[in-house]
Amino acid sequence: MKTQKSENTKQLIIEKTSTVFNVKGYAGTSINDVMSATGLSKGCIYGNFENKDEIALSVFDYNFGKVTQHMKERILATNDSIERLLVYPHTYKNYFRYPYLQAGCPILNTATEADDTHPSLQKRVQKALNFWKTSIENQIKRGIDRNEIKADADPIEIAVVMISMIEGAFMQAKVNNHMTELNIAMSFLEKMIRNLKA
Amino acid sequence: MKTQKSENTKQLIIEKTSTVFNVKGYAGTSINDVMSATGLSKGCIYGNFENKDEIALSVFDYNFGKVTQHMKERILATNDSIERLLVYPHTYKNYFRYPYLQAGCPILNTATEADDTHPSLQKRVQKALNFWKTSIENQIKRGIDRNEIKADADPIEIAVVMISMIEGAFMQAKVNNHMTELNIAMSFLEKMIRNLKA
DNA sequence: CTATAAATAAACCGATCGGTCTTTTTGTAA
DNA sequence: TTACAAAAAGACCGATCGGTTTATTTATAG
Repeated sequence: MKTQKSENTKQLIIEKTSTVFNVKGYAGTSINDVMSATGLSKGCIYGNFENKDEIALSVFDYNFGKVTQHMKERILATNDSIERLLVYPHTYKNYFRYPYLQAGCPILNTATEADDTHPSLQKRVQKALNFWKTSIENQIKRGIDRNEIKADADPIEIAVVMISMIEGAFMQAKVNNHMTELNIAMSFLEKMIRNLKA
Repeated sequence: MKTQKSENTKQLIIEKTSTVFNVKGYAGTSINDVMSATGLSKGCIYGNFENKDEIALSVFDYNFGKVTQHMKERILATNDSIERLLVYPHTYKNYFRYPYLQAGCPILNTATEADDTHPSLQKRVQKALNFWKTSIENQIKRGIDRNEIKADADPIEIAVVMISMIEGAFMQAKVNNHMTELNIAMSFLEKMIRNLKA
């Protein structure tokens, strides 16, 4: 007679530890950290998750989902393709407003830690990155079809450049504890995007 | 009667562990890892370094120094300002050729790990990043003075965009284990740089 | 209210963590 | 060759690691 309680607890563990994992990283977050973040005992945590890996994986999905959801909402609120693309620099320019971005971009944080050491986490990041890239590409293709974006725009190139600029600039913002470089890079990206107008 | 031997050992520890720290990260590298990478005993390691922190700091300096030295050599081998700027995308396009970049860019790797958890390491990364940014700015200013670069080029903006693109694209290359995105981003950067020509 | 199983708590485990201390080896000046 | 100090080795330390096991609490079906 499985109750719903376990599922609630699982979700609580994910939500309460989502920040910790993003701040301390996978290797840097201990089960003790999970215990104190949730207020739960070790027995309870291992009753709801197989091991630390499973928590980390779930937390990554949760953090990435939060960002994705936010972008989706903002993008759907606009109609013009150029405006849609501008959602990305706008959001990252104000990243400190969004709690799930304050500790850093989950993709960037997880990518640099997992790339050589944690295969399952690495696969998640690959998928997330690919999802992001594809959705930018599709937005550009859609813009071309609707004659809102120049026909000769290269969707793949633009997607790659956007993601690179965002992640690279975000890294600088985090490590310097100021927004100067992020703002410069995002303003540049905005100019670039506006230049795509048909 | 302090001999030179200790200084040699210190250097040996730094060199032999430089890759390990870059791959596993600061938190992920243990003293045991240092022991097996060097073949030295724990007593020897702690005889040459105060603690793990001091090793990590030295290793970061070493890794960053390697990259800097490489860039310096390449840059001095060219004369035209545009060619000088192109050294960066050229190098990162072929990063797999350089052992000290194979495990990832030391700045990127260290930045994402240290930003919230390791203040002394964070300061090193800040300094390194600032050094890099300033030297790009200076190259651009020099190019403007020599009429090789458009007078209206914005040194700060270009430096920030270059660094962002490189680091963001590098992250993707590492996590995907392929060069596709890095090549696209670096080709775009090359176009951008050539566009600066006076 | 009672029986039962799920959910949580907490004691416990071996392994490993960073770091210290003592012993042994090595290099060198006299 | 001897004396001595520097360097390296390795046993050892308490704390913490991820994870298991057992005991207790809680919720629910009958």
